[in-house]
Amino acid sequence: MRVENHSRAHVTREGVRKVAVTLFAERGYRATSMRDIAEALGMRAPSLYNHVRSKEALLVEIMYSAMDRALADLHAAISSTDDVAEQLRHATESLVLQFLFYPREVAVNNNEIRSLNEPHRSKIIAKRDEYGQGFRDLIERGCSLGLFHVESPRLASYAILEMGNGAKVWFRKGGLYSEVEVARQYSEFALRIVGVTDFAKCVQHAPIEATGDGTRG
Amino acid sequence: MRVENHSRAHVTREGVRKVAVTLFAERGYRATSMRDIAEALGMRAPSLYNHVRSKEALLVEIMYSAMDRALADLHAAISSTDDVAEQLRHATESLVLQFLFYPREVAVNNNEIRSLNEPHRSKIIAKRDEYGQGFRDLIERGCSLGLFHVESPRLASYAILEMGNGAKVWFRKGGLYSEVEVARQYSEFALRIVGVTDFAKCVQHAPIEATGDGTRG
DNA sequence: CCTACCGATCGGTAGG
DNA sequence: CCTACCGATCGGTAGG
Repeated sequence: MRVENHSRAHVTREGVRKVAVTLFAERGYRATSMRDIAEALGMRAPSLYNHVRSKEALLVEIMYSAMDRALADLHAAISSTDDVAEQLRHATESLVLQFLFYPREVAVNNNEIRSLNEPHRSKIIAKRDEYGQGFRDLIERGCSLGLFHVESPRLASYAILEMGNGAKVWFRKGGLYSEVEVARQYSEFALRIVGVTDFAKCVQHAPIEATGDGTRG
Repeated sequence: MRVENHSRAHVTREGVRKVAVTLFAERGYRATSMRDIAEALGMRAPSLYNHVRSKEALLVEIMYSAMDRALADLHAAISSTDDVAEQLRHATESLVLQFLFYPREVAVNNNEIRSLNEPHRSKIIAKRDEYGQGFRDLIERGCSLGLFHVESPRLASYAILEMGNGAKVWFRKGGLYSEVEVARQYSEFALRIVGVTDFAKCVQHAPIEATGDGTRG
């Protein structure tokens, strides 16, 4: 990464973080040196320490803020309705949109937990577990209401959580589908995984074109 | 990682690779030094070079062999039947079992592609793309036969591919489900994602206990 | 299989 | 914001 246009006064704590998350995501935390970050900002490595305390502090800040945003968005999605199927739909859309709108932050959070030292490592893991538990609770409630049908809600929750990563790998800005459309399709997959299908379509069991929109709930 | 029992004569090329894949998976390639690998084998770093050419050669060997095994297993799974739904089921089981039986090899393949130099990097990416294309071809065929119902086969294939990673994150040896049982449940998820559902169950639309086995095809 | 050692690079500090 | 520099660690080699 190279930032072309920067005058010295414009380098801020947030600017350093932005460059850092990009390089951490592209090359990995260990493979990114403070000199790399400085170079991308057009300065020398020691100058970075006017903005950040340490390399690890940069990583910690990136991971906490991304995780807290994901959790807040998830809780907002679940609170938006009382229908458990709609809650799962909104939760999955929120999940996928984290991947699509903040791919670098999510990549760092997924790959660099092992680069953290305690106590941050445990705290980030706790937040990640809380995120997953939100999905598991939804699925268990849907099952107990007789609306969802899965053998193991826990297993289904992990399937849905990891499925979101596929969206990131696949997504290309300006491609066939927008972020919101991809999120919608993945939320349809999530509902299918827990056994919620379009009843009418299931009964008639008619072929539907792969390129059509007949799969929408 | 520490290997407790090793006499010098027992250290082989394969022994070095086995230790390396474990440490690469646990800590990452960059965070693992040749001294770490040597220590786990009870020797000094320079002695490793009697068994391997370089650190990167170790990584390359690990990634090629894991990728080739996954591809061979996938093709065997697809060749085992002519029914496209059964092909997808077997392919997904094969995918999940890679994660469950070779979690370290899969982790290294997923995380360390960026640690490779050319031309190996491009070759591994080509193999990974071939693997994904196998799933996409299956789904496209199922759709054109009117058996599968998805808006975008490509998007569905990525959802299924990434879903497999959830199995690895979740799976604990000796837990509630065996590897084969987890693979079976994930293959059921894959069929649901592409719109293949148990017709009778869908019609009656009856609640089914989450802990039951009513979701089996 | 070992010790001794190479040049390169790392995160970070001193001092201005 | 910079230059100069620190001790630590890296992959790998020499030589036995």
